[in-house]
Amino acid sequence: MRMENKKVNFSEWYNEIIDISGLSDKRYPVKGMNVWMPYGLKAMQLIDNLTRKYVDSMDFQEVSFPVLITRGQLMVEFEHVKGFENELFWITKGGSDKLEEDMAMRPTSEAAIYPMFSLWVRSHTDLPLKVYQIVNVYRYETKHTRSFIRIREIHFFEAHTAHATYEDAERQMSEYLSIWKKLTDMLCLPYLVNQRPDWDKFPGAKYTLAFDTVMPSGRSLQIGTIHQYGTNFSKNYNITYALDDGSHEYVSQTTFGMSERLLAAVISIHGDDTGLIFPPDIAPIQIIIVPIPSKKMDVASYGVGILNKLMDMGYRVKMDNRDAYTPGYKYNDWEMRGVPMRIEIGAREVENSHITVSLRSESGKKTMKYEEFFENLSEMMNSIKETLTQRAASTMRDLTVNAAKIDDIKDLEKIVKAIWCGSEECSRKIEEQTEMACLGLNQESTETGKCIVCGRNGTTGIFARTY
RNA sequence: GGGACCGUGGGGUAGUUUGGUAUCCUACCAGCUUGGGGUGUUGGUAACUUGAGUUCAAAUCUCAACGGUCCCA
Repeated sequence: MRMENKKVNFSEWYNEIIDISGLSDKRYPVKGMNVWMPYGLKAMQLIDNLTRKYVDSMDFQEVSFPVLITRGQLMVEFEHVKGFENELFWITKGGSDKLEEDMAMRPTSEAAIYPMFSLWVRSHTDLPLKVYQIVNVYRYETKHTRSFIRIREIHFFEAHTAHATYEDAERQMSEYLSIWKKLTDMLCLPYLVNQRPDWDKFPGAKYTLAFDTVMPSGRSLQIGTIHQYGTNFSKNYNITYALDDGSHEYVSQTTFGMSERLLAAVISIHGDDTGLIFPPDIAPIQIIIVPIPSKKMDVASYGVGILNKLMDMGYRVKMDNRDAYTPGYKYNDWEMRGVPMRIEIGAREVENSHITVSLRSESGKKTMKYEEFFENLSEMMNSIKETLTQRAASTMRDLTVNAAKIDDIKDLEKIVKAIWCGSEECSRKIEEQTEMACLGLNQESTETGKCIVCGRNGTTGIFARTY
């Protein structure tokens, strides 16, 4: 099969690779609701499991809340409701009877979780309360949907915390940053941390930090967000704890959200003209063994020996025994599906106790002794990770420019760093003239200077066309 | 929020202008063959998005719905 060129036509490449590699089937007849195919679901679950591992180690507990939210529950926090009112799916009937109170499919779970938080939190000993869930949320998107990027049924990770003090909630924000770093290290993804401008923060939040990455098209993709709520929600949902003197204090709250956009970023950023490239830690199949049939040697049992040994070591490994395909076809097939390591074994390997290895992250193959392969295995896996991380970082650098004036960035398909005073007025001017959106103030730069629009003092703002 | 284009076997397509017979590639199934970078061969299965309208007759013309793709705010 022929791949579309990734750099020349990213959109077509993206649609095609998701289809032919068997990640997701978008032919399901509801707009924006796609079928997770086994290979794609496995990759997503591996990402979820990494997430679970990291949040569990920080004393989070997994919960699962109902999908429906009553109108009453939802209407409690004004800003929050307003932010989502145009993208809610409503349940209005049970059987043929109209419901007494309409119920919404959760677009996110604040309104589901916080009435329960209000019951659960009694005293400071209940705090901090740290829970998360990995569930589907629903948003009635009217714009054009895109696999894993803009969909109506979202595979969502959401963490929710409640703290006795604002300072403790701020410490939670730092903890999120360290969890985020661990996770993206595994996915080999580069990102920027940007504080969203006030007019674009999460509805109801005090402030929002977003993790933005860059797609090959030069457009940015938000792949995670953490929010400081302060007491905005606890005041409305009445989440309080008792002090020594019998009075009550509102809790401070935070959240952390991610979705299958992480998978979208992995697909897009690491993939090449041959197909997908999965980082080893989330590859549904980490090692594929391709036997080359021989009449002289017993290739099969040599292969099974290697297969079993690798499985015992804990690798996700598979031997491709499909009879109808030639080895050459299989090489191309598994490369397209992004398997990070391939082993070829034929008569030559069996005869000399060799193994021929090829890494998806680089071209060519190497033949080595059986023992040598197992000695070097984990190092080779690490080198794949290393290569992907460096390549992705370098691509992001290429797709980022520093701009000194607006004229420099018109019609540019890149992420723009520019000194910005922080005002909505100036960001509007940039947005109008460049078709870019303001992603906010970059948290990693310390540079200061004069705003490229008005000349007042400013710091580094990020602007980009977004997905 | 506004606009454009598209919908034919599982995937990609020809046919639509000028209404009447649905083309090819790929995939799939059953053989045989082959096997160190997308084997060859024989046979087979399989399609006009849905609804309404015009007509003797609709994949083709009209309208709507649903779905997809792109562009602009």
